[in-house]
Amino acid sequence: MSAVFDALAAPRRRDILRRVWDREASAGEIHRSFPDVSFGAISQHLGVLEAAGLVSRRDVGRFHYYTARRREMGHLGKWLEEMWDDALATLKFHAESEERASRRRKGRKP
Amino acid sequence: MSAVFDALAAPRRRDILRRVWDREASAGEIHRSFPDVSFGAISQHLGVLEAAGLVSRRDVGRFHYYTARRREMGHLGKWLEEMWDDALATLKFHAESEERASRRRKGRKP
DNA sequence: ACATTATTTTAGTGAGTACTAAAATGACCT
DNA sequence: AGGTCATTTTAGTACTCACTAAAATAATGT
Repeated sequence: MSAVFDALAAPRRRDILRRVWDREASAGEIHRSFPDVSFGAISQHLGVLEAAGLVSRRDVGRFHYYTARRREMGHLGKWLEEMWDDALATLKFHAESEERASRRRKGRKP
Repeated sequence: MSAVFDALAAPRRRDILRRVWDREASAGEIHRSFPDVSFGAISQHLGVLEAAGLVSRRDVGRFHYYTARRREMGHLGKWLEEMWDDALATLKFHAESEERASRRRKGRKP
């Protein structure tokens, strides 16, 4: 019940959840997306996410493919998407205003 | 940004948030709802919730009234309500089935 | 059977945090 | 000013948990 909150509490797990949001990926592929953390840690995080019901697993041979269970998340999923979109928009805004500032710097007369 | 997740990570803070979900309450009143925890802890939790933007504060004299900022929570608010309703439904179900079991126990012949 | 690849599990460590008790702040009253 | 009431803040402690490194499990290939 509160396993979902616990699962979402760790930033790294939210990053992983986002990584498998619209395409499934094997544990190894996911690990390659986070080169700064060990494979073991990724596997543990995936276990927590799965136990919380936030991702599902599909085994093919020795590969374990994970994907977000968006359907069953309902409002939670919407909220996460909202946050991620907002974060992107914020980044975009900062990048653009930085670009504008850069153009101003280049364009000014000395 | 992830302050919201951090705030929601602690079960006690979720309980407090729920306590001020549809009626505001002073820090003292809230504390009285959780007799097993110190006043200081409650105050700290309220600070975290407020910093995360999940509750707002209205000061009247020496009283600080807190209330959930449901409007600005959007999907997050919906999800929380969903969870709480589900939890209630589950409790209700268990209570009822326990009552049924109790009736069965009373009704059986020895 | 053995080696290789993909993943999980275990044991141990360091950092973050929920908590308590006590001190500090702030508002009201006489 | 001094005194109480409501709340916040501080200092210290115990516990949880994200992480690493290494060992264990599992599936495939030779």
